[in-house]
Amino acid sequence: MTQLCADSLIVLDFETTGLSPDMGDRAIEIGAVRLEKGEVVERFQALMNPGRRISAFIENYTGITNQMLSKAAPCDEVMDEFAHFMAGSNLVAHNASFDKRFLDAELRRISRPYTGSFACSLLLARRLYQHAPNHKLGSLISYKNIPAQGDFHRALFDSEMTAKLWMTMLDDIAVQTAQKDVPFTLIQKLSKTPKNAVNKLLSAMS
DNA sequence: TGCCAGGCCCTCTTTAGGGCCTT
Repeated sequence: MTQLCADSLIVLDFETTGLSPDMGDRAIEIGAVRLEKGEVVERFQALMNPGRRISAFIENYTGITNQMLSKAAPCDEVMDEFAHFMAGSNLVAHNASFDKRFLDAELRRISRPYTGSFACSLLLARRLYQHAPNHKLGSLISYKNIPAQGDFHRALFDSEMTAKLWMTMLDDIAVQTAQKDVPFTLIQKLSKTPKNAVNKLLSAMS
């Protein structure tokens, strides 16, 4: 098992043709940032051509058009490049189970395994911010008053916003536990802790 | 032709059902 490291990780986001790679859906854009000690030190963004037209719903939802994708490199080429970018890193995404399914599916197509572990900002936010109106990415950004200028539902912007939310949550945990550095193992444990036991766990850490 | 997801989590639960979140 890879040891998650709070000092360096990749925050990523996919835009896709739909919800399920098992039903034939493909990635159409990937955005990612590399975080080191709380700072974005590297970015990755690429459209990718899934080899077929996308629906009007996805065009409207993402702002990514069939014309844009017609000029993009094929998925295999982009994902090979991204595999190099993320090699050996641990990963964070908002609703990670969704992005993990697409990452697994796209990397499987090009026979590129990865070794990092996934963490989920949605699961953590549900525990830390139980009074938020909801736990959609955009709502949490507003709830925490995080500055945001750009287009949600584009991969790089969403990954940047997820990274800011992630660091905000780490700061909040650090304050509650009086720890300067929050171990990733604690974040994993928090993400699996029943909501009504979260405060007790944080108090025990302080 | 029409339909198709999946993991997490709560509750009117666990031999289940439904809402939330992602595109």
